[in-house]
Amino acid sequence: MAVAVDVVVLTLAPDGGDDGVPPLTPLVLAVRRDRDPFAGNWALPGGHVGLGEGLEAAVCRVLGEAGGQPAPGPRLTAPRHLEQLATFGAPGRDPRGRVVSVSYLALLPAPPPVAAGAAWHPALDPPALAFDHRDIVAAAVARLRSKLTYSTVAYGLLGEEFTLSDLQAVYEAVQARPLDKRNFRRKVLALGLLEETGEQRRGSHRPAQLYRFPPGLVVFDDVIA
Amino acid sequence: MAVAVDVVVLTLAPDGGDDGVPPLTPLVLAVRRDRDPFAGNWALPGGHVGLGEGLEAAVCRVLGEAGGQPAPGPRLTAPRHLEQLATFGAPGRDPRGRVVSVSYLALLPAPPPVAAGAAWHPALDPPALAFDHRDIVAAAVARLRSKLTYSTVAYGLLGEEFTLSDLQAVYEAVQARPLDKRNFRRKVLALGLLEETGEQRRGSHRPAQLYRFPPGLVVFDDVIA
DNA sequence: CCAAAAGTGTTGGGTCTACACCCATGT
DNA sequence: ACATGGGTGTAGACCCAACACTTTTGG
Repeated sequence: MAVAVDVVVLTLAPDGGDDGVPPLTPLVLAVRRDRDPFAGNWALPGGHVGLGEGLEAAVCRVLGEAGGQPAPGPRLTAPRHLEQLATFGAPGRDPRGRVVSVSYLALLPAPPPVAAGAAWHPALDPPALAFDHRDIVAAAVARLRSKLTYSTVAYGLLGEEFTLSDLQAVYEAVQARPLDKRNFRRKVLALGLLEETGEQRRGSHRPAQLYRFPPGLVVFDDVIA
Repeated sequence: MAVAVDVVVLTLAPDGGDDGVPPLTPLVLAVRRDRDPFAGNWALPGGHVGLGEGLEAAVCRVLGEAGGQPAPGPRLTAPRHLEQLATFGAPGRDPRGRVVSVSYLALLPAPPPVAAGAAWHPALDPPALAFDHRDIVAAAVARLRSKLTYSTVAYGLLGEEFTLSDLQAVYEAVQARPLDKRNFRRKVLALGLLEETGEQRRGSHRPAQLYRFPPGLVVFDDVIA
């Protein structure tokens, strides 16, 4: 029986959106299948797990295969957050034979370049996907949404340093609803999880205080093994 | 590569505790291993998944193997709640070779009789368990605790009909802390998820109104497939 | 009449939401 | 000067925790 991993890589469209998508749209990475079944269709990056290979090691390998030319910015192979989602193992989910797929959620602060045949798609309204991958994406988005409210996963969608407006934008993008600025700030600062860097970000407006999650801060993780 | 399922079956010790454990202690089912590795040790009920067998089907089969003589009351093979927990797949977690194990949480309203070699143990302070099964039990208890607060999983630990005191006792047992009766009642009734049966339970005290979860009510389920 | 569990309200403190204006900078 | 995003306080509604006594039944 084959064991595979499938990875839902989520990120947010950058401000300087060269693509057709508006800034801060949640994006999911998909690769074009070059083999049957579903040849020509989009699918989540994934692959079989090697005999001596750990599940997360397989995820990293798969991410490496989907990555593009090295570039400044976030690397696909080093997601800022990685967690196990669920395992899909219905007989018949892969027409070739029995494959049990362990799915993972990976978060990046911005979409890095990807390999030929891979592309970013709107995660909330993805194109048709092979196998049961549409369900897996839906599970990933649901998980991200719910974890935003009780954990620090947002960390995975931000760079090391960020302004409170950046953080709020992440929440608004994932939850797809506007939030009140004053209430948002009061609440997140009251949690006491953020640390001022002392630096400011400047632009053609009043400078903004930069914050970071203190080093060593761990997202509430479900069990991964 | 082998795929297995391991099941954390949780229930609560009955009032007429013939065992040494106090009533309403959370219990977990374990079976004694008769083969190496870990021969003689306690382990979670589990087993390999057949080639054409669905994951949940494998869980049911495993539960059947751990069940005892048919008796009135809950049947191990028909848990009131079943959900996927997480997948444990570190190379080396089974000394015999690579086994990826999909773990499940099953809930029962009371401990049914179990097969020879199987027994109920305190779930919050379990005995030594084979493989990484102690971690799996810990994950199950954590999941149950957190889901109690935002879902109707408690359903899985109750019979069809129950009093508000029964329900409160389940919460107190799982969370291991006392709750205020008036606040508890107000809150659960305000949710509007309970339905009066119209019947009452009688004892040597004032009769208590019986409630049920309306048929068709579904626990908020994570993805299972 | 006694024991046992069922049932029932109020109050104070904290938390959430809704809401509008001034500030610091770059151009 | 003006445009842009950064930053700030308050008032009402709501929610939560703490708290003790009366009721109904069986024995």
